[in-house]
Amino acid sequence: MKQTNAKLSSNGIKPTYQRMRILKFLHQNRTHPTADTIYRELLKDIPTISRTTVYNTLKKLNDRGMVAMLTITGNEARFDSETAPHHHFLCEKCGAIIDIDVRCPLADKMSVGGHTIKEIHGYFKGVCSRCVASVVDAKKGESPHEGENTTQ
Amino acid sequence: MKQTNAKLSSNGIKPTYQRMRILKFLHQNRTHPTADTIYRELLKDIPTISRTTVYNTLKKLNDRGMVAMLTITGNEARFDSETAPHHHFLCEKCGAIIDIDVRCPLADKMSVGGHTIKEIHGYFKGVCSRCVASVVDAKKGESPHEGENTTQ
DNA sequence: TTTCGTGCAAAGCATTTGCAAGTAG
DNA sequence: CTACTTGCAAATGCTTTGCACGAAA
Repeated sequence: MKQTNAKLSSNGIKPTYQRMRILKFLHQNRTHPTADTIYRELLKDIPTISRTTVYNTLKKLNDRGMVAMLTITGNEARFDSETAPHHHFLCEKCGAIIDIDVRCPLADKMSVGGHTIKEIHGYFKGVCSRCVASVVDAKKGESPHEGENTTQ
Repeated sequence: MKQTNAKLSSNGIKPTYQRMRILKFLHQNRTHPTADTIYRELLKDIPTISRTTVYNTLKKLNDRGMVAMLTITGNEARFDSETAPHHHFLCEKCGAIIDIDVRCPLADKMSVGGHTIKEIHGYFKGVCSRCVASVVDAKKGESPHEGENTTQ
């Protein structure tokens, strides 16, 4: 918990217990969880935590650039504590968001068409390797690679 | 209206008046409007049109691949009738979404990390040329390049 | 005391759904 | 007749806000 504490402090955020747990959860769960998933998971350990605190904290972390907010699914925000620039892969079958380490050459541009670039965002959409492998199972009416982490 | 009619028919969508007007609106307004913007604009001409019909139509057009749904702002879907692959630029000042014709070399990949790619999405975020030019005005407390089309 | 964080409840907003009435073939 | 479309109203789901209580400095 030391590292988490230090990260918060050095970014001007008072390291409360809830905040440390939220940031720690993101560091440990690289599945790009939603605010609600974080809330429900932490609720198991911290019975008094509220959605408000989770949303407040994520907003604050996002404002300081400590987490990225992904809006690629359209109906919910997903959070990513990896701050180094990278891209994502969204599986249209199971909903999983996977980090992709390929780097787009365009990412080095400072401007395009006269517009000043500050960030570049990109993601691929398709079928992840696990879903491709479980096509046979899926045809049997089973849910995609059950028991494994996906959208969570 | 002939072209719009034909486009709908050839995609297996019954060309009702509302649907033609919605698709036509998207062809004529390349500002990536929201569903609600489309609704409010068409309401001026078609006093009986409903949001439901706009949403239904956009969903149907999206299903057939006739329009793209952009979720880059996070709190609302924006629609684009340009079906050729291209990227976008989101201005963090005025909210405008601008088509970008640069093509990422990664767009040719069929797979990445074992995952099958079906679509590639990318956008730049920063300050558009008009907002950069109107920084002085903005400091005077004025809204970004007023009178021009932006988020609409 | 003053400021900040927490969490409950309510509100807000984009979108979806249920359903009754209308339209086309 | 039969299938599809429209649009109102209500519901849904994610997120934000108002507010009172509590903790920290």
